[in-house]
Amino acid sequence: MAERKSKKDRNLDKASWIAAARKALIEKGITGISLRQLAEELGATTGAFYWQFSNLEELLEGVRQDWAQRNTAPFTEAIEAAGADGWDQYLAYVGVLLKEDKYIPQYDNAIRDWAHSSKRTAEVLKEIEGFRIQQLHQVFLALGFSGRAAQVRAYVTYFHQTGYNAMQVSEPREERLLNIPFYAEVLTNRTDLLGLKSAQDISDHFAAKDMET
Amino acid sequence: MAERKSKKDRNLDKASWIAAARKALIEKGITGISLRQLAEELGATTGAFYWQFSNLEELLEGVRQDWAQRNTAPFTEAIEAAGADGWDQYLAYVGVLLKEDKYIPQYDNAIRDWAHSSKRTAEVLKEIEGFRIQQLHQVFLALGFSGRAAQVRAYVTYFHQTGYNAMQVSEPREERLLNIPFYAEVLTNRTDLLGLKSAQDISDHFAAKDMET
DNA sequence: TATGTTGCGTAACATGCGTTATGTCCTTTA
DNA sequence: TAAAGGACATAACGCATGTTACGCAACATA
Repeated sequence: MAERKSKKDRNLDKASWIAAARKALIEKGITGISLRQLAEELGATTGAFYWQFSNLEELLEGVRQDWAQRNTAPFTEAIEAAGADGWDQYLAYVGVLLKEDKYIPQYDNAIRDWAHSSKRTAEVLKEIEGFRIQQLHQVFLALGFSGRAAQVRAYVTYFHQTGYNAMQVSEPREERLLNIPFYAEVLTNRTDLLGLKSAQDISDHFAAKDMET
Repeated sequence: MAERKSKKDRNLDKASWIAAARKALIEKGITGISLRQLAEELGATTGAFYWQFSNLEELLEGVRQDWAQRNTAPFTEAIEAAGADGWDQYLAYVGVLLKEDKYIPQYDNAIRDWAHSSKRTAEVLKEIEGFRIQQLHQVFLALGFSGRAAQVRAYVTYFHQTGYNAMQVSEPREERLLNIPFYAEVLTNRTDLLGLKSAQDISDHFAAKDMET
């Protein structure tokens, strides 16, 4: 049923297939990545796929690298832009989690699921998570914690984030904002945010931080 | 190829299939549950399956209930046995996580993965997680926290556990034990365990608690 | 205008899946 | 000892999957 298209319309490069695969992975899990379904989504056929890729595994590896880049870079950039102060770095980290425009938590979940049935995916996941935790470790060192205390707080922070995402918590945005100061106190021992009494105040505080950079 | 067996050997009740399905789910994810593969594992065929179940969905529902029971009851029992003191309840909770003989963290992971592609599984998961968090909420209330503080600490504790499991952290048991006092301080503000300097001391402390009940 | 190559579409193959119909052995009951 | 039913095994159906072989239109080049 797929109509033949003029040259301009048929520019199915690798990125197109990876984008479609990403969408399918996030929405339906790894079993949702089926060549015929991806092809239909793109208005093409499996023949088109094998022009860009030599087999399915090559596409899947592309998806792994796509995830590693898209869901890690935002944190690295935000923390670097925050400067040398640990508290600013922590707020920058939380800011990325709150915005959810660049970092896609469901993408993390899907990759983690996939890793349970794919050795290669588990390998990539482990590498990226090691990088992320080491990154948080630096933040807590900058916050003044040392040794095992900094390490454990980096763990708790990252595990908490992972658990929050994995559980697909569906709390209203206001609730989530109101909890931020309490999370911050538990994780960093700092009470700076406890003075912010409304969700709006908290939201404004992060918006202001965003402006500074 | 499956040989016909004498009566004594062919007692494939529902529990046998559920046990095989649980193993497959934990090791290979939901796509690992295939009738032919389960049958081979049990030395049987798909014909035997349809004698016990009317269809695959009936087995899957059995697995969901198996999980809900097996991976929740140990915590409920331990916390109840710990009495009214919040600190004792927290230690009992951590004790179940540490032993890993009854509670199977990978089972939780597999169910959570599955929930992303199965509405019914997501429903069961949500119900059980609500119960678990409310259970932890009670522990933190007994520890003296109140209002949002107790709620947030219950969340952090549970999310942390979920994240730790989801990441399949592979730290040596000694490392894990040495971290316990620090986790306890972050989550409960209590420093009781920080005096325990060796992994052995910490292990002994939990063993002693176990004896009291 | 003829030719070659790019970029697909089409159709078929082998494999694995859940499910069903039917056959058959083993045990229990009369 | 004969009949009946329980507990499977066997084989086939329809469907979805990754992959391959082949065909064919659209464009670039000569």
